[in-house]
Amino acid sequence: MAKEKISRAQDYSAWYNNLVKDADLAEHSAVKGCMIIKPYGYAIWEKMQAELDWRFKKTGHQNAYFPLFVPKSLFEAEEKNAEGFAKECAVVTHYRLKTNPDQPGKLMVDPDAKLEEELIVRPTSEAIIWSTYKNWIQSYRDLPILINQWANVVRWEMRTRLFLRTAEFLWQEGHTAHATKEEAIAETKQMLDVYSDFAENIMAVPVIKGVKTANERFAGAEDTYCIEGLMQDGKALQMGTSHFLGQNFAKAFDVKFLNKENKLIHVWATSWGVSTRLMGALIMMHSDDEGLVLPPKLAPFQVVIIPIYKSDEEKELVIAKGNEILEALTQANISAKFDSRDTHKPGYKFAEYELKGVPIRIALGPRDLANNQIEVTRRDEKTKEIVDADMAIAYIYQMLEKIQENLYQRALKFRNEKIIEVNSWEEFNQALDNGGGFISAHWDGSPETETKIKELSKATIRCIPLENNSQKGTCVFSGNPSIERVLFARAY
RNA sequence: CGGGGUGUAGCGUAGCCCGGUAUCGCGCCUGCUUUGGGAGCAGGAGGUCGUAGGUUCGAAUCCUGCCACCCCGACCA
Repeated sequence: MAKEKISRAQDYSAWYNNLVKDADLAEHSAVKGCMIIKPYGYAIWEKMQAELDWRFKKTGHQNAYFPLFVPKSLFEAEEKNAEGFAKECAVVTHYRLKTNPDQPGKLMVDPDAKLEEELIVRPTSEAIIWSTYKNWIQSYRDLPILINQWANVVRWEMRTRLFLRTAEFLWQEGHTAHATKEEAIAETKQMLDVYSDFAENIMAVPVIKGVKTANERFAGAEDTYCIEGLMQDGKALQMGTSHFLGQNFAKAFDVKFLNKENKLIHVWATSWGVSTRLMGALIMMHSDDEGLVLPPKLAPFQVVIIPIYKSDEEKELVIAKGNEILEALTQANISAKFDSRDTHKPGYKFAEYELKGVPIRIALGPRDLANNQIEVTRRDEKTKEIVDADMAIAYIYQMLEKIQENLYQRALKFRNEKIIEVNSWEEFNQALDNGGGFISAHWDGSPETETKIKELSKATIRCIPLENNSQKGTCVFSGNPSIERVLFARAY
């Protein structure tokens, strides 16, 4: 019997939550606000990590690891940054438990084990890293420092959503130190390009590169660059950020170096990061009512082979052929899984792998053996084709490339159709209520207007696009002069 | 922290108003039949009804306290 399904149109949130659970990606944990990433979901994350990591290495970065705990005095050194995160920090105050004299068998926090200085569980690592860089940098010869860290961070959010906002999440954070402002800005932009390349060519998710307004900027940054994606429900998702930190952290942590002219000056900094939130983007961007749809470049396995048989003789033949195809695919560098479990029926497996988003399914039964053919079904378009068994490997190789490209083109078309130019406040609200999307509108540049628009419409300025033809106009809300259009949207 | 709601088997639920020892579906186990789109039938295992107290011959049900979770706000650089 088919499982009851909730469609995207019915209830997007319920659809998303069920999908994450049913496709075996993740679930809520007993620890409030935290998430358990299950093996299948983690396999996708590992693929993302691998693709990102070699891009970081290629651009000259190295990986390192810094502590989970940040002493409060270090944390508060950069004031804006500390203020920005203060309301969502987990704090360690004690280092020991003891048995509770009033409740035998229970433990209590030992009041005698109070820390002299509280430890903040990192919501981001600028503080701990810059306090370290201080000791590493004396001369221009020590620069640049180009380091990335794969880690978990904790932000005590009030409301959580699987992958998109959880109390603890996995991410990478790059922290670099440079001798000049120009070099730091170039680094910031370079990493933004790395992110957009990854999003578009690996995740098949089109993104808009832009700069955040002062209101939306990272606390402690001079400029925050971002990539913004648009999900199927018309809401925007910030998928990565790259910050030009100026000399703010260098000054806060007193990181100076002697330049070639023998002058002692502060270094210039950047930081940049993407998180498991990208998993949320991947899920929302491509999936349909049948389940997840994975781009071949991120699928834990790209092809699944499902045997079909009745008698034992048939079983033997089909399994032998299945193993043969599996071997040939592996030889061709295509990752495949042969599901020969006899505890589940073919129909069950079909549904299961559709739910899990496996790009290509091969069904193999007596009929196929007799005709020397296989049945190939692609997940993105759900089309079935009968292919000559001898040509199958080359055919599948090409089909994987087509699927990757098709997913991107499909998403791009959807996104482009949802960029709506508006020229009045009425149009602005109409567009928001009529399916959302990116709303391209003139804005007078003032934080006050931005805040009022947010209050009235719940839409925020996602970014000022980098590729922007500076076209003059009047602000859609205040009527004041504007120098360029910016992108508004309701966002996750 | 304000406003509303819910706690019953691994998951989803009925029962509560009107008190009599817990219903159904999914999942799980066993057997037979099945296997080209989430199998059918038969049998079975599994529950301190969130928690502490009160009323009562008797409480999932009524009353009180506490706890947890969810939704709407606030919050989400």
